[in-house]
Amino acid sequence: MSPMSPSIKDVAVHAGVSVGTVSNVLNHPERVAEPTRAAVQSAIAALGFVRNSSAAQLRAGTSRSIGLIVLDLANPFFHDVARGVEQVADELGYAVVLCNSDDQTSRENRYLQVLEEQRVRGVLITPIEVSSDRLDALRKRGTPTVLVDRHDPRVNCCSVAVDDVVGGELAGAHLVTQGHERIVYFSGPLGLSQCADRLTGLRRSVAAAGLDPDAAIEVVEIPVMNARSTHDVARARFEQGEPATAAFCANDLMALGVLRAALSTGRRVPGDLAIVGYDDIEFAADAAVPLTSIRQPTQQIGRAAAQLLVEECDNPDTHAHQQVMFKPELVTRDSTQP
Amino acid sequence: MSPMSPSIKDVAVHAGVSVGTVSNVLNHPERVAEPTRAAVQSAIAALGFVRNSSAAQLRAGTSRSIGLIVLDLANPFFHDVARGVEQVADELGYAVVLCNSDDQTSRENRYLQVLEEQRVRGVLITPIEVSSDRLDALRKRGTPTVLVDRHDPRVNCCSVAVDDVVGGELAGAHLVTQGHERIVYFSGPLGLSQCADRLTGLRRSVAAAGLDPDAAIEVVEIPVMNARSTHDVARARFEQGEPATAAFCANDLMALGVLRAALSTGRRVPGDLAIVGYDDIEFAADAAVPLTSIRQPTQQIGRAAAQLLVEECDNPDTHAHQQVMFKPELVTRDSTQP
DNA sequence: ACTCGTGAATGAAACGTTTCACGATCTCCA
DNA sequence: TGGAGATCGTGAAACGTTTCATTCACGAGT
Repeated sequence: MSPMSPSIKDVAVHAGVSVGTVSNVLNHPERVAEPTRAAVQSAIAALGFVRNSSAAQLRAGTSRSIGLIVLDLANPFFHDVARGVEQVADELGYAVVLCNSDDQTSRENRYLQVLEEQRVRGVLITPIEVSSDRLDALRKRGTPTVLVDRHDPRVNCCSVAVDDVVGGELAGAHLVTQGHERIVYFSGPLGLSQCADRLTGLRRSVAAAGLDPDAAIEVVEIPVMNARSTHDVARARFEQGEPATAAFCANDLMALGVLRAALSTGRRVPGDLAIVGYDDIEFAADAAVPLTSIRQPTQQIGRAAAQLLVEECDNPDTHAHQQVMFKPELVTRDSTQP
Repeated sequence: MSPMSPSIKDVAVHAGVSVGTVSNVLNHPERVAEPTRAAVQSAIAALGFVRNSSAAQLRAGTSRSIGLIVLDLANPFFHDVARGVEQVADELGYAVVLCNSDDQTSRENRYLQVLEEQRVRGVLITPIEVSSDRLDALRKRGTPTVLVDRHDPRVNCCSVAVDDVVGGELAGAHLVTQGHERIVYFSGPLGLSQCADRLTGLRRSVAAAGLDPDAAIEVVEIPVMNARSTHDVARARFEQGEPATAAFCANDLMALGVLRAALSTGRRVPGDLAIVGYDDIEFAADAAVPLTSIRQPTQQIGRAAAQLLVEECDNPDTHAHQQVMFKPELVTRDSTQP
């Protein structure tokens, strides 16, 4: 049924040349004379030859592909990051292997294993835990690694992130300015520096306004940062009566969950509850109440990360690790209109 | 810097066994005696050995991975399909290579090329054009192919889709029941059988209600099926004055675009314009006006497609192509409340 | 004591490329 | 006429596995 696909050798016989020549046509066309090249090309077409990349890579010893492991492809934020990565990789002649860890360590580990076995040149990752033995091991084996939307406290690799303290401050200052004195922060796991940093920023701006952060801010930690989980937690709170007049959410999916919970428990937004999200995904503008959000330069994060990685792959010796940090930006919409 | 990673041979030397034994430890542990196995394992750990999958695959001649090419990862619909595919592939021991063609033929072709070079066992694809030379060539070379969310009129491969005529009918019947007599259909390219079929269903239900489809339905064809393009087209129409009282959209992203355009030109939804979307993505329920939509069993589509593909991969000789067709379902929300 | 069987490990061949040192052939000019 | 370059092509080695026929060791059965 599937007749073993033709090899370079079959092409060589068919074209009446040696295998080396066929290989040259494939990889260094300028080294072979026009008529020969044409003969080989037509043999390739006639036989329907397709290069076996396993063999090529085995012999060459190195591939031109990089791995990208994101936390949650369902979140448009990561989708945009991936797009940025692909753009740059494309320009620089690298292929991207896209992996979705879905916030599960087992999946993350499996993908890391696969990428190592494939001998990718480097890995871009938004890891579940910043410092993992597996990542260290990977780096030790000489595979360049760049953290995406994360930061390594022990600066031993490149990273690209956004200043989350500033993000938290922007959100907090905005809410405080509107007179809110009780703010609930729907956070992801506080073990994530992102979530912790946003809280730091939030507290800072609250304090700057002369309020006591401990009294003004309540933190609700939600393990899975998606709409459904957040909706469920928020709804339970709202049914008991919510003391806060404003909610700050660690991402827009969570904000959508909070919004749905608020509306379905009869609250008006922003009248009864103002909401600020994070990421400014495309859907934020189309939500039931268009969401105020903290915008991150999403595609740029991906682009910068890919550039750093490729730089390190191409100059492993002279490379010095860098920590790129972008600034977030406040986008106001109805969900916080006074 | 990157010290050539250790091979199976290094492990063999370190453990004092032959390479064949190391390979057996890796692939058929039951064939090797306990003490030897332990020795090899510790050598592997000591050296940080990672199998080179290129070499393995080259020798073995076949991989256990399948390719999945989707049209638009930014659309949650495809994301859910991918999730279904991954679930099944996982269960059956296959790895999935996820590719996003982004509706560009050049990208689709590039990915097909890569997948062929990697000698994947099979390909799941939502192609840009159902009948393409490339796909035919792929199949001719013996690579099983399954169409996802598409249908092959010349039944020469498996496919999984949803009955789009019924979907169109559901939408049309719902709108007609509510008294609408002028419906604008924001369609994707009518070359897509999906878009054409939905129109067929829409016309059928309108006709069934005693109206003249040609008079009642206006078709607006939009080349790129996303929110932004649709918004722009819809807005231009609305600013001229929209004769229709109801809009049916070929997917929810488009519906969100129409919704935004309607609201921003001062229309009330559903008062001035009722809207029906398609796919029932998660965001549809959270939209400015929660969207009535046609739900498709998204994950199931992915699951079914993966099952068909694996079945064909495992039994290429006895396999008979199948066309699986699911039924869609109407979900009513505020955007069409009378 | 001899063979037989069994379980365990070996070692070489093969997979399809790329690479590279080496020929072969031609061109040009002293 | 001869030799130096160019220009093209060749063929074998090597990449790191898996596979499989073979060897080895050892105890059981006669």
